[in-house]
Amino acid sequence: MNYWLMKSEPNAFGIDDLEKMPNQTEHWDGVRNYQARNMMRDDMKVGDQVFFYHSNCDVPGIVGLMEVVREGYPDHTAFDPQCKYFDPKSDPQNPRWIMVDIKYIKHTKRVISLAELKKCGALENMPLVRKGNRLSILPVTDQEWNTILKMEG
DNA sequence: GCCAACGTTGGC
DNA sequence: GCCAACGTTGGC
Repeated sequence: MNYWLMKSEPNAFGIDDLEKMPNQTEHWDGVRNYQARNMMRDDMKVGDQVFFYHSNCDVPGIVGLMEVVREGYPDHTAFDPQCKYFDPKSDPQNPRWIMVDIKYIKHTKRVISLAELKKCGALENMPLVRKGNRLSILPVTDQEWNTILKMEG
């Protein structure tokens, strides 16, 4: 089983929104970055565990746990001209963008803030804590996963 | 709101 | 294929 971290802006779609979805499940649409797409297409498997990370907000950090419940399939929002994620270059016969379905597991007991993650020596190799990182989906190692769960307290 | 870092685009 | 210009991300 693999571990991941996925970012979302709570203003747009936060963990509280995911919790309220039918079956507490939602498709993770709108990813328009090739590296992130490739991970969803090739590497994310049903049962993989995922940290939900709030970005671009008062206290950026990890706010909960989720799991992959459906593996990569075409992101239909790329075909809809009314949608802000519309991409005219994505051909329905040969979709350019991919999404997975994600299910809510729980909130962490508290927000594990980016500031705190940065202070943890065991996490210094995580791309997340590196300056300028913009990838919205990141692989997490077993050690990093366990370290972060321990930080939750 | 600022701005550094990064990815993408497109001219050549 | 290079690289400047541009747009976006996201912390602060």
